[in-house]
Amino acid sequence: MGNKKRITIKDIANELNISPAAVSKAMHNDSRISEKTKQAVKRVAKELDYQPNHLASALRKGKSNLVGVIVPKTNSNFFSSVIESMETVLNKAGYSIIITQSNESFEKECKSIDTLLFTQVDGIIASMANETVDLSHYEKIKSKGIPLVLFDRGENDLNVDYVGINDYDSSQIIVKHLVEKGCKRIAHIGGFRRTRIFNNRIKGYVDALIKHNLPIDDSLIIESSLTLEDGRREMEHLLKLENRPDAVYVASDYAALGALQVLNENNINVPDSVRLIGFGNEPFTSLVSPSITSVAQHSTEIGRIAAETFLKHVSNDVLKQSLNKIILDAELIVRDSSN
Amino acid sequence: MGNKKRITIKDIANELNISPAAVSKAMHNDSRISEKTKQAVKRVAKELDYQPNHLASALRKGKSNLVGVIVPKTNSNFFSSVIESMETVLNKAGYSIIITQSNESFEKECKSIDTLLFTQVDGIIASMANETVDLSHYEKIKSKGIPLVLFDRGENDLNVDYVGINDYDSSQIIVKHLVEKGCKRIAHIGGFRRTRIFNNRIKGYVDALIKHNLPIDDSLIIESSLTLEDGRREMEHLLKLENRPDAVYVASDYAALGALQVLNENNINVPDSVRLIGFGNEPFTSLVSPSITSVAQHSTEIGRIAAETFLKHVSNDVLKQSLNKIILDAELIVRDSSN
DNA sequence: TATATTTGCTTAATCGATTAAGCAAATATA
DNA sequence: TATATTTGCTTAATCGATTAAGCAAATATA
Repeated sequence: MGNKKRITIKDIANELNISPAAVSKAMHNDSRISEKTKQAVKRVAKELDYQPNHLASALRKGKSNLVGVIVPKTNSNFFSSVIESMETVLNKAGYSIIITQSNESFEKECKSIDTLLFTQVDGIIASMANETVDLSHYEKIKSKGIPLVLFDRGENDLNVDYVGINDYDSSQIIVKHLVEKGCKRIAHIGGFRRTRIFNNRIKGYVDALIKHNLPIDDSLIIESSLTLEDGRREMEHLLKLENRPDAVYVASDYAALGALQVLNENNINVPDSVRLIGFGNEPFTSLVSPSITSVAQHSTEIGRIAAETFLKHVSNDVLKQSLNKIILDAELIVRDSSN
Repeated sequence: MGNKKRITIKDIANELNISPAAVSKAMHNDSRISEKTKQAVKRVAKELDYQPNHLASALRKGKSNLVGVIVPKTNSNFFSSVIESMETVLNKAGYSIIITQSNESFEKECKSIDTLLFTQVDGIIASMANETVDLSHYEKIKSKGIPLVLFDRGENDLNVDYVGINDYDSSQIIVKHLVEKGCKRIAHIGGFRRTRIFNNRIKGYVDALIKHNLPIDDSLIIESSLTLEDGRREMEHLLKLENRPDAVYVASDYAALGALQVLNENNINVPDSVRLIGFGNEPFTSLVSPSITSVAQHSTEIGRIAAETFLKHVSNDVLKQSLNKIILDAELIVRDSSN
C-alpha cells in the first residue's frame, strides 16, 4: 500500500524537460551544466523527495561504497568501540559499513566473508576468530583484488595490512610491573600460540622472565580460548599446584574475571596473596572488586587507522601498495588487583 | 594488480555457446532448461569461479536482500545476542544484515536510517536511541513502504510491528519479590518516561506499590539515561535522603552496577541494608559481588521473532498486514543482591 | 497424417544511474 | 568577417542479471 512509486532521475528529467543525463550531471555538480539547471534539478529533486538508487550507481560505477567489517563478537567494548571509530572515518568518506560477527567460529567467519563478497563490498576490515587456522578464505579476498585490512587478531603469513598493538612489549611491561611488586612466580593464562597476538604475548612474557632472572616453569604457562569459563578452570588448576604462583597474567579480561571469581571464592587475597592482570581494559575491569589491572588497547585509534588504511588502498589503487603494518604501543592501567 | 576481470554470466554463456539468459535460468533451476545445460552451466560456473553480481540482480529485481538493523549500542550482551539470533534467521532466508549503532544519539540514528535507505535495504529492524523523541525519521521509512520492525525500545504512536518483553509485569514481579523480602521503601531509578518501555516500568512499579499498600514517594522515583554514571549519581542522591530506601530497583544493569559501586564504597551491606535489582541480565550481573538480581529479556527469542516478523512482511506484501505486537514474559533471575 | 502441446532455448527490453561521444548555439579570438 | 573555443546540453551505450515474449524443433494427441 504505502509503497509509492520510486522517484528516479527520469521523473526529474520529465518535470524539467531535460535529459536524465543532464539531471545526473547536475546532481554531481558537473561543470558543464549551467547554474540555473543545477538549481532547478535540485529543487525538483527535493520537491519529489528523490533518493538516488544506490544499486544502480554502484552497478554502473563498479563500486558499492560498502565496507565489510568482521569481528569475533560485538559485545565487547573493544570491538564495539573500534567499529564506532571506523564508522566515523568511513562515513565521512562516503562509505557505509556492514558488520558481521563470526562468534569465534571458523565456519561462521567463512560464511561472513562469502556474504560480504556477495554483497559486493569495496573492502573488508577484519579481526580473526579464535578458531581460525586455515587462511584460504582470506586468500580468496586477496585473489579477488578486494582490499583487506586486519586489526587486533591478524596473521603474518597473510601479508596484508595490519593494525594492532605491541603485544610483545605489553607482556614485558606487565612482567616488569609484577616483578617490581615483588612477584617471583608469575603464571600466564594465554591464548593459543597459533594466533599471532597470543603467541607474541607468550614470547614477551617468557623473554621478560628471562630478563628478570626468573625461571621458566612450563606448568605456569597455559593456552586456552580465554573465555570467562576458561579463566575459572585454569585458575582452579593453578591453585591445585604444589607451588602456587604469586601472580597471574591473563591475556583477556574475561578470563581474568573468571580467575578473579575463583580467587575470591577461595578467599585468596588479591593482590596480597596473588596479583592479577588482565588484557583489553574492558569497562568491567574497573567495576569489580578488586578492580583489575589491565592493558588499554587504544580501540579508537585502531579503528581510525584501520579505516584510513582501507581508504588509502582505494584512493591509489593503481600503485602497487606498500604493506602497512601499524603497531601501536599499549598502556598498562594499574588497578587494585596488582597494586 | 591481483584485480582479475570479474566473471559474468556472459563469460559462461560464451564458453558454452548459449545465451546469457539461458545461463541465468540454468543457475536458478528454471524448469524450461534441460538438465544437460544446467549441469554444464554449473560446471563452468565453478571452473571460472563465478560469483553473481549482487548489485545487478538486486537492481533488476528491485530487492537488495539486505536488512538494516539499528541498535543503540552493540557492546551490550542483550543487543549483541539479539543481532546474532536475527542473523541466523535472516541468513537462512537469504538475507544479510547491515548493523549500525546509534550510540543513543538522535542525530546518529537519523543518519543511520538515511544510510540504510540509501543502501536500498529491504527492511529495517530497530531499537530506538535514548535521545529519540521526534519520530519523523521513522515515519519516513513507513512512507517509503519499507517494512519496519521495532524491538525492545519501541514506540506505540508509530503503529508498527513490535517485539519486546512485558515491562509492566516485570516491574510488578520485582516489587512483589522485594516486598516478600520485607522491603518497605522501594526506590526506582528508571529511564525517561518518554520512552515507552521505561514509562511502562515506572507504571508497573507504581501500581505494584499501590497493590501492596505501600506509599508512593516521588523522591524515590528518578528518571535518567541509565548509564553507569547515572546509577552512581542517583544512588548517591538516594543515600543523602533523610529517609533512605531499603531497596532500589534500577531499570538497567549498567546503572544498577553504578549504584552497587556506591553502596559498596559506603560500606552499606547489600542485600541486608539495601536490596538491589537491575534489568537486562547482562553477564556481569552474575560476576560482581554481590551478584545482582536482574530481569532476563529473552534476547534470542526477541531476535528470532523480530526477524520472522520482517520475513512475514516481505512474503505477503500484497495483503494489508495486520499489526504484530509481540510481548514476551520476562523472567526474574534472583541473585545475592536481593536475596 | 494434421494439429496441438511441450521443450529448450534466443531475443530484446528492463532495472536506474553514469559517462563517452557528439552536436548546436553562444561566445571568443584572429 | 571567418574560424576556434566554450557552454550546455542530448544521444546512446553501459554496468550484469533477469524476464516477458517468442520461435523452432521435438513430441504428443486426435
